[in-house]
Amino acid sequence: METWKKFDANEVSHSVAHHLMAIHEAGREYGGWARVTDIARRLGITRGSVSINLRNIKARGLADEDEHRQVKLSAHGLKIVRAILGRRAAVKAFLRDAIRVPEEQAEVDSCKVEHLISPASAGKLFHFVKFLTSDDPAARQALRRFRKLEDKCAGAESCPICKERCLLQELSLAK
Amino acid sequence: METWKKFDANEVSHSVAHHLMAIHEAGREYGGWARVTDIARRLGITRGSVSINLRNIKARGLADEDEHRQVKLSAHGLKIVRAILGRRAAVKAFLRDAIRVPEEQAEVDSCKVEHLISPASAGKLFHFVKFLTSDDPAARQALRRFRKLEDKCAGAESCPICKERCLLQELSLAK
DNA sequence: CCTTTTTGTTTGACATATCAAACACCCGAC
DNA sequence: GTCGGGTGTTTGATATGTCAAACAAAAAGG
Repeated sequence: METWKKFDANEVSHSVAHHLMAIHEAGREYGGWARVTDIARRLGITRGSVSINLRNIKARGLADEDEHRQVKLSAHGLKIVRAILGRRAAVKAFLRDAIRVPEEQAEVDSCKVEHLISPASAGKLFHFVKFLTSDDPAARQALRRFRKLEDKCAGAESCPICKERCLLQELSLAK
Repeated sequence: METWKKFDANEVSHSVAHHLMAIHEAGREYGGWARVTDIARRLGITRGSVSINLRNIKARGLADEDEHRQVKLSAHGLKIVRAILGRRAAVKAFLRDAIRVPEEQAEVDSCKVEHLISPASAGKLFHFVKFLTSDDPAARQALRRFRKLEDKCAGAESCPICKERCLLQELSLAK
């Protein structure tokens, strides 16, 4: 009933998550310190926006600033970034390597979802992908079989997975 | 580089999506028509918020209103709702039935993600879950094996899936 | 019919996140 | 030194989505 409200109940918003990741990336190139300009350039937004957002981020203890206006992730901020990167990798690997969603789409989808999925789901997914793409005979066999069956699905007419009518197209808006 | 900005580039926002679904649900009980109060009650927000949001939703042609202030989904609105419900079902089924994420968590996660994942990913996922939970011998075998291996994972010490050190805990913030 | 309750809208406020543009500051070139 | 460009902040605007509270209108009850 109120499940839908949890959409915004995350430790960080999408925007904040990417600010943190931009600081992390910029920092790797410049000895752990990033400037407002670096973050803005990486995110493709204005310096003004970054300036305002950093106020919030610093106030929440996710990043610190030294006397020369250089920004650095706090321990907590770094932990968040690592968790998000891990979740994104798990989702992307599943989409791309297990169920063969095109690379580009896997990139976009995993980016949308990375900060939203729970550690529980991400963890299970992580293990599952690792297993499915390993050299375990059962995994290889199942994956091979899935690909073969899916290749045979010719839309609504006949689909060996859906048995009779394939309901796949209802998931899109393509009419 | 600008992938992260696509987070908001969806046909409908999370809020709008759930307004449409609330209209859909309320409508099923009252002959296809919903009132502001019904929607507000279902979403757990005030009538005022719903009133404002409906202005936007009606202007975008996702719902219509008759002379008695009764609200109904447009054909387009209904199509969006069906697509989202389908995607949610696919994600939830995968989380719950394939990789055994606890029911409640699967519910929350699928709700967060339902309007964000692409039709491409949802479609692949749909087929994959259907295959994996079918009575196909290869699928059953793989799933059984995965569960067995995962049961043996005792955290960081020894994990038959990760081979040496299990990196699973990095996905959480639990530390 | 008149009163009371329910219903829908409006208003003013807040929070997040973005922009453009104006400003202030610092640093380096000359 | 001083002047110009790069840098960071601030301001005013927009957009979405939420609230409480005041208000108006319609429905229900008597």
